[in-house]
Amino acid sequence: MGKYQIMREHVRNLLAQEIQAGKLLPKDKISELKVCEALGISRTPAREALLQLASEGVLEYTPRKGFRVKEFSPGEKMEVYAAIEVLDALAGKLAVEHADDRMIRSMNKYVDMIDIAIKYRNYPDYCALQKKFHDIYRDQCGNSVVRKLLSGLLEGFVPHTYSAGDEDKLFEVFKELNDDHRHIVSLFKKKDAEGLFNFLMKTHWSTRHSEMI
Amino acid sequence: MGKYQIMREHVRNLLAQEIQAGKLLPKDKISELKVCEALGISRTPAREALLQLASEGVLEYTPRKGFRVKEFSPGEKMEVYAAIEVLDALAGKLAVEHADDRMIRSMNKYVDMIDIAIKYRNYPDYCALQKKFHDIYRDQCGNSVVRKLLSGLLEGFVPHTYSAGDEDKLFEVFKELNDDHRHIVSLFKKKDAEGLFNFLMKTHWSTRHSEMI
DNA sequence: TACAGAACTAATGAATACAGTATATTTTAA
DNA sequence: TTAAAATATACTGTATTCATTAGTTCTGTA
Repeated sequence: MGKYQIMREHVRNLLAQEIQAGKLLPKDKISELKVCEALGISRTPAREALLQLASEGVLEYTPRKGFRVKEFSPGEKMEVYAAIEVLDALAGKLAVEHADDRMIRSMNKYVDMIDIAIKYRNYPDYCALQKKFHDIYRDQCGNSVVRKLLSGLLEGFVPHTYSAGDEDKLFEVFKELNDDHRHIVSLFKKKDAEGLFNFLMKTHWSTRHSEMI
Repeated sequence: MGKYQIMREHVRNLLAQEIQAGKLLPKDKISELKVCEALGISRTPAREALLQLASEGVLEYTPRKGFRVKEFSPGEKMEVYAAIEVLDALAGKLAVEHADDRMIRSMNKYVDMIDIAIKYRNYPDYCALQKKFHDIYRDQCGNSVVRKLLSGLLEGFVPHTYSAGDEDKLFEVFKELNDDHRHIVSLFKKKDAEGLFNFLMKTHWSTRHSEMI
C-alpha cells in the first residue's frame, strides 16, 4: 500500500497512451495549459509529464515554444529500427536459456493469432499481437537495461508507422514477418542462441521493415 | 541570438558533471533544497533537472523520498555492458563506411596516448582517453539514435566503476583492452565491418570487463 | 495595397506558496 | 534503560503567481 499515484506519472501514461492510440498525431502541438484543463490539474505535474516524454523521445521540445509529438522521418525510422534490431537480437539470444515449453506454446499461440489478423486484414490487431509475440522473449531475457531501452524505443513508434505504402504490400510483408516468427520459435525450440541472434540481426528487422517505409 | 540558457538544462549538466567527476557518489542523497541554495535558484528548475537525470538512469528516485545517485550492482553493471556491447558493435559496423585516413590517425593517436596512461598508471587519464577513442567511431556511425543511447548508458557509469579489483589486475586488463583498440583500428583500416562487429561483440566488452567487476 | 513597426496576446520559464508525508526527535510509560 | 507513542521538522507533491518571450494583430506610412 505504499502505492501512491504520482500525478506526473499518471499524466505521462495517459499522454503516452493517447499518442500510441493515434489520438495525438505527429507534429501536433501539446500545450501545458490544454493538458491542465483537460485533466483538471495544475501546470506542475503536466509540465513534468511532458518533460519526461520529451526525454524519452516521444515528444519534441523547443525552448520557449513548447512540445510537439515527435515525427520520424523515413531515415530516422530506419535508425530506430537498426537500434531495435541489435537490442532485440541480444534479448533473443539471452532469452534462449530461459526458454521452456510454456514460452514456446505462448509464442505459437500468438503466431496463430497473427495469421488470423492477417487473414482478416486487421491492422491494429496485427500490431498489438506482433508486440505481444516479441514481448514474450524480451520479458525473459533477464536484462532489465535492454528491456527498458527496447520498450522506450518501441513506445516512440505509433502504430501508424507502417501506413506509408499501400495495404496489399503491407500485408504481404506481414506474412513474411509471421513466417519469420515461426522460424524464431523454432530456433528457441532448438535453443540455438547464435542462430537466433543472427536471424534477428540479418533478416527480421531492418531488412523486412525497410520495405514498409 | 537565439541561444537561451534554460536553467533546468544548465543544472542537469552541472549535476551530471559532478557525478562523473566523483564529487557525488552512489547512494548519496540529493535534495532539491540543497541544489537550490547551492546554485541560488528556485525549486522548479532544480526539480526538473533531477527528474531528467532520474529518467536517464543517473539518479534513482523514490516517490516522497527523493533522489539518490544510482548505484549499480555487479549484475547491473554486466547488464549495462551487454547493452553497450551490441550498440557499440553496431556503431562500429556502421562507422566503417565513413572511415578515412584522418579517423584512423586520430584513433592511433589515442591508442598511443592510452599506452602512456597505462605506463604511468594514470587511472583518470585512461578512462578519459578510452572514452575519446570509442567516441571517434561512434560519432561517425551516422545513427543518432544509437549515439544517444550509447552516451546515455555511458553517462550513468562513473569512472569509479572499475575500482573494485586490485590495481595490478586492473592495468593488466587495460593493456589487453588497448591491444583490442589496436585491433579495432586495423579492422577499420581493412574496412571489415563484419569482423569489427564480431570482435566488439565477442571480445572487447563483456568478456574483458567482466574481469574488472 | 504592401510593408514596417508597435502594441497585444498567449504560452513557457522561473519563483513562491501551500499541503501532505516521511523521518527525526522528544516524551512517556513499562 | 529501553521501547513505543507523540510531536516536531524537513522535504517532496501540487498549486499558484510573476516574468519573459514568441507569435499575432493592428496601425500608420509609403
